[in-house]
Amino acid sequence: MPELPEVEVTARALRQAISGCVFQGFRYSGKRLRHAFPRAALGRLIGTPVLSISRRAKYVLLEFEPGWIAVHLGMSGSMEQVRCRDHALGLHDHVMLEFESVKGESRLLVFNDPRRFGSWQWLDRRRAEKSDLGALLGGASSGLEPFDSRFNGQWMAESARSRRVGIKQWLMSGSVVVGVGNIYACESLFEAGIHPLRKASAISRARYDYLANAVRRILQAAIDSGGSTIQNFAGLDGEAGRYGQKHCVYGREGEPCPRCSRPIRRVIIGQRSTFFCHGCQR
DNA sequence: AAGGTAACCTGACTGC
DNA sequence: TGCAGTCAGGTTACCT
Repeated sequence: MPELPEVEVTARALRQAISGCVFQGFRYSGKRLRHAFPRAALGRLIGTPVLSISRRAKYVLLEFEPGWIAVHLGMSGSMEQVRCRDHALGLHDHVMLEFESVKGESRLLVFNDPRRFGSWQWLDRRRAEKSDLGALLGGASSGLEPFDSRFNGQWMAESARSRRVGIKQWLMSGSVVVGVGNIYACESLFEAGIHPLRKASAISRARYDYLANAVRRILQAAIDSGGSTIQNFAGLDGEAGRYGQKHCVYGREGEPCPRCSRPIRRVIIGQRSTFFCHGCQR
């Protein structure tokens, strides 16, 4: 479910819900997520306020004085706000956080993740500020944020020198731009008219200008409509995203290309389904 | 160093 | 009805 737009939508909703609230405690299902759950670090945060909520790549960062909780939604994670403190944790509910607002109201968040590819990590401020915050997030470090003004055709063209890998895999690798997953890689390449298997180094500066803009435009449109809704993405309020209706190629194998009407093809690239138009994308 | 592959998990869906 | 097979938004350890 979650690519950058879904993570951004989640971060904004969390900002609405718990900005300035004081952390009161948590419950954890005990089931293994991608990384060991940082119980001890969260325990030390009880009684302290959330300073900010932000997003870096596909991580939501909850900032406290001693550092950040970095939440990754993986393939199937989502956050939901619930009303009742005694809310029974469902089969795939793994974390519940409790906050208190300035007015003394209780705010409860539940992290649900059936496939458990998601993760909760603790980033200590002292260690994080020595290096780059991004470096602690592993692969999310080297690429630029898509809405960073430095992310443009020039950056892409320069980074692509001597890259023999296909453009789609390169886009998704996080080494040039972060947050572009399978759906938005397919959609951006369709928009830019570039074949997903074209070598990154064999794309002109002019086409990279176009691609960088396409990536930004598509991600922004998805954020504006509340996130993609591939199977079950929902905001904190359970409201489903609507972007799925606008996919031009993703999930549309055999359907006519919206531009030239030739059937959309599906191939596997790097173990991921890739949708494209053989007529429009070169 | 770059590039490819398998692995981590569960649920939904398809076809026999 | 049931069971096997396939596929799904992401990352990362480990090969070559």
